[in-house]
Amino acid sequence: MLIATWNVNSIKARHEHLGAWLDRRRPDVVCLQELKSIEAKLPVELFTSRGYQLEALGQPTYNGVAIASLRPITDVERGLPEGDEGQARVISGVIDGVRIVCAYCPQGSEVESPKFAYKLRFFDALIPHIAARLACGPLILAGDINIAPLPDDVWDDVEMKDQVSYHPLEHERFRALEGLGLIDVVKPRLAPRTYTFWDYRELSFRRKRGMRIDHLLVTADVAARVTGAGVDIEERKKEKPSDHAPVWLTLGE
DNA sequence: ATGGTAGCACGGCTA
Repeated sequence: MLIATWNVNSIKARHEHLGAWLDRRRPDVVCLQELKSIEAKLPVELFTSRGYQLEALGQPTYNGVAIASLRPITDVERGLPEGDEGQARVISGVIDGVRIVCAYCPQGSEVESPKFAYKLRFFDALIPHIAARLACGPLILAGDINIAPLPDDVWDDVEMKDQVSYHPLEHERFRALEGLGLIDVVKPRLAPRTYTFWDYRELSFRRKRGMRIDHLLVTADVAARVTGAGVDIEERKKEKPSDHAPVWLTLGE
């Protein structure tokens, strides 16, 4: 069973790449972020024609999240009412007995900005939201978490010190998620300095200036079933790519 | 060069 997460940076702009990737990888589940679309304008046939059930939470212009699955999705929950402040950033559903939470966490702009305070508030709501659902069974938190947890998850940890996405207050929130029992099963399966995001600016991809901010965090019962994980970096090499690459794991039964 | 690129939507915001 292949489960992936991908910040597509506009589902309409990525229609062609996403379709080709679905055909090539045939994920059982993919969590998508930054749809940048209202639900009425989503390209639903992109998924249904391939046999996927699509559950989405849209918003005009910004944000937007979705889960597409070959297997039935039940118990869908939309939004993070305690902390998303009206932005479409969280959707979750149960697939094969596992609650999969798809999240697009705020980017945070700059540390001094109001958006950084919002980012921290969002995590302070997300953490108890996840904790409450952990009591109900196995769980996967998948998405653009917008935090690089470890020194080699950024291209230069000295330059990034105290910067957004690599700030101690964000690391504190990431550790809190791990403290709930969520395990980063992807990191130990990657070559050092494998990233998931490269800014469009400053030739970041060519210069290997990326960050690992897209994550799949899983409970111990799920971690015991993980047989592989990786990042589809080739997606970032295409013409008009998303600035993020898909991250995936495979599960045995 | 307080820049650079991309997407939405058509000016400015977000990332």
